Amino acid sequence: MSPGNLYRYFPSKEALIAGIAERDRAEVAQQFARADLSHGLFAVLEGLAHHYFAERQREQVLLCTEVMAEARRHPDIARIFAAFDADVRQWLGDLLRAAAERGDIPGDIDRDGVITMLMVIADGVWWRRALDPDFDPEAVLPIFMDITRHMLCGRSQEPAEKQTRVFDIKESVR
Amino acid sequence: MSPGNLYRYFPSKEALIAGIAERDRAEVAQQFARADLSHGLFAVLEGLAHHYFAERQREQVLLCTEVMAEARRHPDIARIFAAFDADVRQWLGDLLRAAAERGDIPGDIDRDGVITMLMVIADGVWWRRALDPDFDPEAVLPIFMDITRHMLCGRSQEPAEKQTRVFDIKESVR
DNA sequence: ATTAAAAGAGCGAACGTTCGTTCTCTTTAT
DNA sequence: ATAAAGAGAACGAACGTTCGCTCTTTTAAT
Repeated sequence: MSPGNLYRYFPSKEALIAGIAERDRAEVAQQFARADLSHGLFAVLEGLAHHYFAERQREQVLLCTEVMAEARRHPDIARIFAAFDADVRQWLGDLLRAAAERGDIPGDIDRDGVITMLMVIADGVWWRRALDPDFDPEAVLPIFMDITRHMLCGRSQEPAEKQTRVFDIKESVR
Repeated sequence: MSPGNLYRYFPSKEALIAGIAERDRAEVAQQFARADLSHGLFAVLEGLAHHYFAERQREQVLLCTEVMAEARRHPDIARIFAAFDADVRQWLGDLLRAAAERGDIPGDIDRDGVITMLMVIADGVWWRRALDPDFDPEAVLPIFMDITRHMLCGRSQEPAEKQTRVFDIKESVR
């Protein structure tokens, strides 16, 4: 497809990117909608992680990073991105709530915090895939799942904040 | 400083970016060199995390993402970035090895895996800071430290890979 | 100490290239 | 034969880069 010919389908580059984002959003939405908790929350999370870390083609990852980079410059694209983000956050929230009802995870965890961290890790993996062709996403998957399990039902959740802060942070590095 | 005037100091935009990367690398190198393990590994890690997640100005984060985005296009810049990355990996490796000798963490953990995950998370946090002005890096710090502690001396390291893979991954999502 | 000359630093206009976009012409399918 | 789809040349804006000018600071000479 020649660059010029794209404009038969999209009025502008921005609209094209919006289209890509919209298509991706629909796909992700479907994937969340299809999520089947009958094998447990972690089966679902592992499936999602495997899909986005490993199955997605590098080409798609590059495309996504392109969009992210573009979002830095054009507020309109940033808005699309933010909306996508909010949706994923919502869907993850629903998923965790459903899993809590099933008893897969405790109901009193810091859901927002965990979701933020999951999304941070997802972003990080995508950028690493984009920048380092040798990066092996499969290799981090076990660690990712271990971390996820720990965040969601490990028992060292609450003490984390009060732990070993007996010194000034600056002290140890600066 | 006018755009044109920059060329009195750098022969090209690429060289300018290389300069920024080099300056940053030197700074990070110093910070690792200054690391004082006498308060324990986690004090050092928390200090580093706090510095890069929260103290660094947003402007710097934007600059860095700019470089990352540029690296996607120009192989020369990508090389600089990769070298930087390899250095950080090296320094983190040294740090963890030293900490293991002190007995802060076990010596038999998957150091490379943990380091990769730490860097993935750092990337993710930076991108989130860049794209979402409302993102609060301080909020994820406790979770980050909890995860880090878990990865480095939590005892659920090895079973992670063999755990609950009693079904086909696809099954639960597709 | 005062002034003249020189060097350095900064700005903004000008140039060439790249990139987003349009337009025209060709190809393909029905 | 007609209409949809694609390629690629052509235009304009934006960006990387260069250049000339001004202003400040330093150096040298009287």
